[in-house]
Amino acid sequence: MDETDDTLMVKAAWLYHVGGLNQAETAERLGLTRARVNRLLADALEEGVVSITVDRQLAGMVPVEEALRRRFGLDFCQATPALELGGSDAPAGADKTGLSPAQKVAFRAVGLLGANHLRAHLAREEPATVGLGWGRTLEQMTLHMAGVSAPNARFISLMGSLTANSAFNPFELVHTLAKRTGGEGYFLPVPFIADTLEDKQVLLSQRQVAKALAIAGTATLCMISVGELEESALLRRQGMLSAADLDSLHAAGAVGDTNGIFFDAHGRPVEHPLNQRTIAVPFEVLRGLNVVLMVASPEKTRAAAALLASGIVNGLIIDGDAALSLARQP
Amino acid sequence: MDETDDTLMVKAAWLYHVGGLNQAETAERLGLTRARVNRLLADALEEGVVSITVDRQLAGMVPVEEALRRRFGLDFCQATPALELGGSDAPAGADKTGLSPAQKVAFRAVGLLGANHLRAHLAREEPATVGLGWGRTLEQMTLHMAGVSAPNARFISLMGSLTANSAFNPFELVHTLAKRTGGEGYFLPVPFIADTLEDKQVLLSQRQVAKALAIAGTATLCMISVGELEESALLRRQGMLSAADLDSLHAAGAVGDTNGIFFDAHGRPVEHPLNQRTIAVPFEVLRGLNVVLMVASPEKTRAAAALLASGIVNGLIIDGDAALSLARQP
DNA sequence: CAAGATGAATTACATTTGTCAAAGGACATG
DNA sequence: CATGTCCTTTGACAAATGTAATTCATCTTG
Repeated sequence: MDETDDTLMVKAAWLYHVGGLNQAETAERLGLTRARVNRLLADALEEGVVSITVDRQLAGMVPVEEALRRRFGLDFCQATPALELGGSDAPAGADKTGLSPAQKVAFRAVGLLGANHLRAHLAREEPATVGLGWGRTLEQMTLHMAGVSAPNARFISLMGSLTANSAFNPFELVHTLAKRTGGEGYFLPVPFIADTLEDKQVLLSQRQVAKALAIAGTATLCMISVGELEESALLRRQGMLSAADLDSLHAAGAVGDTNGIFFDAHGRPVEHPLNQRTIAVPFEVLRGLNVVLMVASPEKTRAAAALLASGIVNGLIIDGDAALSLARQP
Repeated sequence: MDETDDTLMVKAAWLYHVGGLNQAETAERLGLTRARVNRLLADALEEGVVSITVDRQLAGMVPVEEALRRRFGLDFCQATPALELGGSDAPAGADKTGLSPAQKVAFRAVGLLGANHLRAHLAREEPATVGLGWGRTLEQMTLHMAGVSAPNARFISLMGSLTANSAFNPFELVHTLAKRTGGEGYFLPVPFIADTLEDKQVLLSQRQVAKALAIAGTATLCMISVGELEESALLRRQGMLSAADLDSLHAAGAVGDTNGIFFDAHGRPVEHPLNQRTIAVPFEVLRGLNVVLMVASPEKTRAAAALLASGIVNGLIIDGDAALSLARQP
């Protein structure tokens, strides 16, 4: 029956999108209810049977992309179209997720480009092993990965787990991707920050953990994001960091984090107790891997610039406004 | 200003399709009227800035395509999803164009696949020289070629002109394609059927005609369609054939035509005065070229089968129902 | 066999979208 | 400077779409 369902979906999508019929006509043609056709069409879009592509070439971002690519020695740089919101007249209202409408669009857009990149990688590299960070950008990426089959792919978290069980924690992320693509998911079954250095040693010595870290070291692609280190940072919001932690990290020169590793303005991990207790794939390992950074909001420009300066990043997928802001920096 | 306009279009399309905003929100965000956004979005789709793709893999036509491909020794065969209309309950009403709604969809769908094929060819082959037949299917193809740039491509008609100046005559077709892609258009500036054999010789000896025919002989791709030989045939409707012509062609064993050349059930040109006076690139030349046949309606199964049997066709793009009907034939 | 659960059809409604006519500039042309 | 053309805005409306509530039929399960 799954076969029939898919076929029906394609037929409806075909009549509607290609044939130019409306939903009522499509329904009549297929002997279905209009409501059902409506649902079929929504599902078709959802599952990737129907896909909508916007030509990025015409968005005028190519020069900016090229500038960033050269400046940071990247293999590639993709920017979403800039919307030049000026920042003043845009509705700044933040809802319960703490995101303004503008930010929401940015997350979706960068997530989509990231998904396209990942999809292409999965198609090219067989079998692929993909290391993953965490965050809202990465989560958005998973939402656009429907309908992609990669049974031999392996997805592995590059860091330990958060306690808060939100939809974008490392566990959920890896799990979702594995499920959607039919691949295998691995994650580090340990907290993201150990309580003490001794605890960290114990946790790292676990067979499962060692195995996962070994796999992460062979990743054919790593997709990570970056966090800025402010009160509004997700880590702070999720309660992973206290206000005191934040202050002491600032004092140590930290400007941002990736995978829970805090780094300074030059992208070097800072000397700090938290950093030493963090359980994640270290920078030295990432440096040898194919790392793609996703940046979805202009607020993260400083942290992104710092991470890019570290030299561990090979590819950049970035929101258009953030790209402009980054390109304007000295 | 063209630059700005395109950019605006991309921004609107991006916010709407990727960002998930509705037209009102998009308009507000860009400081435009909703009506303008509506137009921008329509234009974006029209011009190919935004494109909608339906995954044909899931339509269940692969086995049929493969069967046809093998049977007729083709390089490739693409079928649109079959809609299995049974033929009874489908609204058979024909409007002023003489097309049922079902046929309209078929034309659009095959036109789209043809356009995709042509687009891919233009991108791959540089410079491309494309020979073209005529008809509603080919016309539909041109409608889907917006936003494709191929300044070095040459489009050439494989046959003389029809007198009736409809949108799908050879002249219009070549002209439209050349204009849309920025390429060059050539056509045979002579009637499609000469009045006498002597006239034909005179017409063929014209320098322009000889030049055009020479170019046609070097085509990197030919896209043609097929006509069945009935009262309802387009040639008959356009007044190019009289009822008497039709009868005598039938008597000579003709079952269909392509580019105005009438052929029998084995795809061999028939011995007939009309065939001798037709001005078109002959089968012997087509046989050496890369010929793709587009078939957009189940009514044309017999003629299509005959033409495919001739061996001059290398690739087939066909309506799903026609494909099924063709595959069922002995 | 009865009861519940599932999924689709039907209906109704709110929102979104497409389109048109009228009115208001901007701009080129005479 | 007047005039006409072209494009945009505005407001309004009709059509299409998304969605929820309800009913109905079918299938599962006890």
